[in-house]
Amino acid sequence: MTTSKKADRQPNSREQQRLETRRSLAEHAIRLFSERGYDETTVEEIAAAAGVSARTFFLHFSTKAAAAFPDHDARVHDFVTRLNAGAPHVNPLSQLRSTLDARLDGESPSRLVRYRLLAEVPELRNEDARTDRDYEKAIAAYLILHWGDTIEAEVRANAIANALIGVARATLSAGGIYGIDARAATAEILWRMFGSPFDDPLHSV
Amino acid sequence: MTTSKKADRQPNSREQQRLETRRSLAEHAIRLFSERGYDETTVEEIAAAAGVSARTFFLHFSTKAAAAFPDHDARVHDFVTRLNAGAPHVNPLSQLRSTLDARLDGESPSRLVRYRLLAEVPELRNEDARTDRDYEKAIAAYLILHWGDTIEAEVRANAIANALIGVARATLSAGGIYGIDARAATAEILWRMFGSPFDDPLHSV
DNA sequence: CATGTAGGTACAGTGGGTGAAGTTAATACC
DNA sequence: GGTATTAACTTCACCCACTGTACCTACATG
Repeated sequence: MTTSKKADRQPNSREQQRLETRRSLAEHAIRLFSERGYDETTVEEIAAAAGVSARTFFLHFSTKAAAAFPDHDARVHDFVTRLNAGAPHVNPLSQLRSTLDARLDGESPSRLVRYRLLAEVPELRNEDARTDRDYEKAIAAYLILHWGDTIEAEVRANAIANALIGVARATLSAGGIYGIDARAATAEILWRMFGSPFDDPLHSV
Repeated sequence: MTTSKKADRQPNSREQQRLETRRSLAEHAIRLFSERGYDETTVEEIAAAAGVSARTFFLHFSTKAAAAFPDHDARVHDFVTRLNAGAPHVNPLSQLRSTLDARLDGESPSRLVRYRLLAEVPELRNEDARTDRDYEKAIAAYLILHWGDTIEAEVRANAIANALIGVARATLSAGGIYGIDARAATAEILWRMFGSPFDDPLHSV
């Protein structure tokens, strides 16, 4: 077992080997979570399926739940990048809207399977609230950057960020369960909430 | 240690003794979390401080984090009761609004300390997303009850519930950190979002 | 080819959480 | 009042997520 997966000796760089191990761990983790349930799957089993030791699992993912979202960090980073790539003087909420729309448009069917898993396994939903909170922090930071770092702006930015992510989570989850178009549902619900009254939130109080 | 806290033999009913143990566990848990931090406090220490065994802790709270919110279940139940106590034909969103307003009005300063702890200890925030999800479920169920059990209503109800709780969480957390009036901030942000466009959400699409 | 180092392993430990069997004392019932 | 029941708690043994540490080994690179 120790050398089985290293037998396919290619001119792979070490980094590629590492990525392959990580990919394999995530793949088997998601498969096992789906097949037998989250609680019924141990990290030991995931690691064994991927042909590595249990300790190695935690060199790639900080928690058992994190293996279900292997590209989370990259996606958050990508989201932040797009958020800040807007034209300099565009309304921050408009920029936020178009970035979120683009993100929801790009959701592949294969990812919807992930959201279905998320919706159906409460352990995963509970344990990986961290996932959402990263987006909330990113959105709040973006808004504060544009609105100024006052207490009032901070409260408002956090409130909006939490509400946005809450709606997105609910509709993506529904997308996973019912196969409905998450983008359309989210867009409709979301932007009716965050319409005109919030275009200039700090001066219309 | 085994009989120390049973020495004060009163004509207490067993139930009162049980409640006293629970209260003591929660009190020491919150104190220890505040004093030395969440991760630096073990369940064993909490139990020892309350004069009971570690196993007993889990007869009262299902997780370590749950001890920080000892009255959570009662509060959710109370919330649901008030929600459904409205006049029969009142607009569900109006009822929701007044119930939430009342809840936020009733937040005592001592509870704000709790929210401060919540805001400052990410482990607690992450680990007890369950707290929020109970409210989300309650609100969504209430809206579905009034709107009908269609997929569309369900998606919409969940989205609104998540957004509401997101805003409430953000502002309560700000209330804990900055001591600002959570009710005022939440009310202002929240009800501008959920204003007129949502008064008749199922027929104005 | 020598050497540093990245990726992995083995091992031992901590701590949250559970199941099961036993103890004690309050209570219910006669 | 005496006996049976049972609720609250304890002890013990266990599982599993997660961590620290020391070690190994093969790739990389000068």
